[in-house]
Amino acid sequence: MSVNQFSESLIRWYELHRRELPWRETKDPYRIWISEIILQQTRVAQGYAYYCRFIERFPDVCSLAEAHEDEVMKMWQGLGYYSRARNLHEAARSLAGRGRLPETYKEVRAMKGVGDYTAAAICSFAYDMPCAVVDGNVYRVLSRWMGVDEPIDTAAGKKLFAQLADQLLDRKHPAVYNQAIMDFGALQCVPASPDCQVCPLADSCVALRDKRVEELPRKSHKVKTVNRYFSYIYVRAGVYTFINKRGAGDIWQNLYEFPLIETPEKPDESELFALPEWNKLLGGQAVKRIRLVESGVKHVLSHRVVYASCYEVVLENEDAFLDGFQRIREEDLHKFPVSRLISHFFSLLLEPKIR
DNA sequence: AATTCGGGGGG
DNA sequence: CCCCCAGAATT
Repeated sequence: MSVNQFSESLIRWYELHRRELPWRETKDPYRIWISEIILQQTRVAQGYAYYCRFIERFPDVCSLAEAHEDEVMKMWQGLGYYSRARNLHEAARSLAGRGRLPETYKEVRAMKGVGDYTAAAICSFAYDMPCAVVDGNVYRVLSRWMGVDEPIDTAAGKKLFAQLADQLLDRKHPAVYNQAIMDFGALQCVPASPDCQVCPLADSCVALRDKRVEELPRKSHKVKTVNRYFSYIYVRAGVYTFINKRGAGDIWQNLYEFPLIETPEKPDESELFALPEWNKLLGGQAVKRIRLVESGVKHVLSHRVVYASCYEVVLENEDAFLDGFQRIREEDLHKFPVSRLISHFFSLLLEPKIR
């Protein structure tokens, strides 16, 4: 099968099976940029509502640039990979003078948070430039159709697949071709048990011929996870509670959380209350009562498993402050961007009262 | 070149 | 339980 036939088959398939998605109804580079950042390592079904809310609140570069970072993070809450939101905001601020996205590949690629994939997506979708996208779908489609054994997660593999993708790109219809190969990967050439009986490329697919569809694409690394043990302390003083913004160099950067004691192993209650961190946190203040909210919550991230507990501690002094923490009204907690884990504790602590 | 960044969905 | 998803930045 020729390069031309490959593209024609994909585009014909795409015309029949394509998904109608809001970011496909526009050539606005800003909207395409936002959609591509949201969709990094994220399924369409998961990102769809976030995209709609984000565009409604931040319809252009300037509205995003003018926003406070906390609000941008709040819009991203629950979506994960929060550096995407921070980088998006930083890039918008760097573009604010111009008020719109750059129009050359080099400048688009230089935007914070925009790598090879996203630059190719923006430039092909918004500007019809002949840039081939290489995402997880493309790796899968090309490795199978061509029977490529090279692992996709090495420097050599990435270079090879970038070359193959570039050779196969339909230079007359780069935008439609790129959409087509990605939708084809997402809907037809799926990771597990694809229905090759109905595949338009079945006759020319090397992996299908060699019965190696399930083996491809190949990867070389395996990820190992590390356990962490978090004990969150929901401290209440009258109508107030206390939170902190997480810093750089760890998970959940710039998201907020309750006072946290992290231990190398899972602590039981008596061990936790005997820790010097416990006394340091409460600063020796009189405690009216302590209640276990929940323990043993397992929260899985890409390289960590967090085992978390949450305690409610009510102080005698209703005007107390806690050293190193922001004191806020409990009713304002929902305004701060937080991880899913903290959001889960919110639902246990706050909803019965608010409603 | 290897690690680290979330969270959800499907087999 | 496993793997994967419209990847990028950092070390």
